[in-house]
Amino acid sequence: MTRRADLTSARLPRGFADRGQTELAATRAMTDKIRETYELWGFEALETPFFEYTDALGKFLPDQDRPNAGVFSLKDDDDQWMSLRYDLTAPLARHVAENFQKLAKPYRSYRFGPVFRNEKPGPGRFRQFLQFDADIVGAASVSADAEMCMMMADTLDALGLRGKYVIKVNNRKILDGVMEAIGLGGEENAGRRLTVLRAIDKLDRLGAEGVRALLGQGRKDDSGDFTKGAGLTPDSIDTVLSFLLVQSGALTPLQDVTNMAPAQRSEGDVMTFKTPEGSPSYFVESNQGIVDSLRVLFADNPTSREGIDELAQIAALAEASGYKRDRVRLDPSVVRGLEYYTGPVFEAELTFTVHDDEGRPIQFGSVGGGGRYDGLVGRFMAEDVPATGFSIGVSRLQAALRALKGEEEKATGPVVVLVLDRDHIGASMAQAAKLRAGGIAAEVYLGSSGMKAQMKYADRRKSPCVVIQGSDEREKGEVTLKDLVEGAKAAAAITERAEWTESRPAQVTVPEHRLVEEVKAILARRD
RNA sequence: GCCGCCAUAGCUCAGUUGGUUAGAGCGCUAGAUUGUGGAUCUAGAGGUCCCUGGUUCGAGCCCAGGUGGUGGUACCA
Repeated sequence: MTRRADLTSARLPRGFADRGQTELAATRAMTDKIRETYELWGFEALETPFFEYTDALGKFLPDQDRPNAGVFSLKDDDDQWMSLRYDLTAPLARHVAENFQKLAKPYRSYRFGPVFRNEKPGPGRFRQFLQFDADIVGAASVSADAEMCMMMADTLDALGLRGKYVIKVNNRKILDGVMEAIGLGGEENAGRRLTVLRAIDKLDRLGAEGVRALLGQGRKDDSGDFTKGAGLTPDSIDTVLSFLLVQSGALTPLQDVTNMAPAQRSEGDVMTFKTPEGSPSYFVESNQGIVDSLRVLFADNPTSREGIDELAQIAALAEASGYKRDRVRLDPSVVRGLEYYTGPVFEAELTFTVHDDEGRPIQFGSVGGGGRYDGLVGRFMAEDVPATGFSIGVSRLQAALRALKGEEEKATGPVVVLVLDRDHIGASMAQAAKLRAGGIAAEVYLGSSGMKAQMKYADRRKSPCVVIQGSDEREKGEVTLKDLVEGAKAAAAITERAEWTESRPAQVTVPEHRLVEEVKAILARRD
């Protein structure tokens, strides 16, 4: 024995988790359904390694001071930086560029696996987690984007979430145009545009007034921390907010907005556009209505107009295929992937609320998203390669499903063959072998404890049934089978010890040659 | 990264103004029960009171730093 002081502490690195039988089974059930859906849509499998050269991953170039900021990186023995992948899109771009000649384009592929992020873990947030992506590379048309949205909807339907999610769709070009219109165009304003996008991304959490503060001077949060704002003028803020609020119903009716020129507004006026109590808000209730109002508000700018047209096409294609607004919904407040998306962006949001152990509501929110990234493959090749795709956060979605459906029943364990007489363990092993030959999961008890402990063991293994053969049975060429599930039910009613020991509920003694079929009969009661 | 809160048995938690061998419930192991999961009763095992240093005659308790967790915030491909 190692001296106590010298023991190594058995501990998992922060932000990583072991996953047991129950969780793995749930993951498998989920990923089977996702894979099935993707394949129905004609996507083929691809696997790439966990490691890539750091420069291939894109954003995080090797930085001498902080090579591990955000990603896990290490130097190969030839001094090249390698990193653990932080998503599945960058490796796909690399694969496509590297094998461009061989692939049939448009290339429809999917991939599944763990990705790694070196950042602060939180509840439900790990440094290793699972993603399941699908992408179409080499199709520039918005019909590809529309397909991605519809397939995402199909996938969530297949997982039993129909009516409990919505795929929100937006187009980055509209916002780009809006920002051009308020004087944030051009390379020199890239930083401020990013600040605006970040502010917009917080609409859910902070509400319109929080976003207004972040678009203006800045905002002080509850912990006293100050976040510097984008420094927009009140007019510009109104313009941006009016864009975001198109979908929320806050801007109805349409005429009220269009009757007031932007120059007439003063700070705070956006909120005064709210619908008066009970007045109609017909146009936000449909995707077409959102397109219409976007056209009225923002079509002056050519970039915005292009984005609106694309958005309209996606909505029309989805609609024509039977995906109504309850599944695929236009929503100008979705930004996502601040840096690299170039056109349509989408986000799968769960719309239900569950409560945690302490009864507090949890909003799961986004469980996946994606969009068009026409620039990503182009980093590796002279020619531009259009691409669109999305990613499902499997770990997060699984947590949501668990919260929704409750803990999955632990899968049934094997039949346990008890060993009452260690000298005859060979007979026990032969019985287990027969069961396996009959297609029944079975194991021989290999510990050193007595019968009572063996029963307890079988119970914990969630064994459906135990095989008992002591000297009594052996002499008669018999085995006793105990149905543990029925037995537990019978036991619940018993309070007297004597009754407990004598009734021996839910067990039968049968000739040994009938072992397999009798066990099958017990198992059949489960199904 | 920044701000706050927390850390005692496998789990959930008590622990007095700083005072001798640190407790409970649940769980675990075993026995009562000659061959049966549950219930009941009995016994047992299980602790670096997160770590390091400081104050004190004396620290689970007070102080400082660290680590871990947690809540908010920032970042998020």
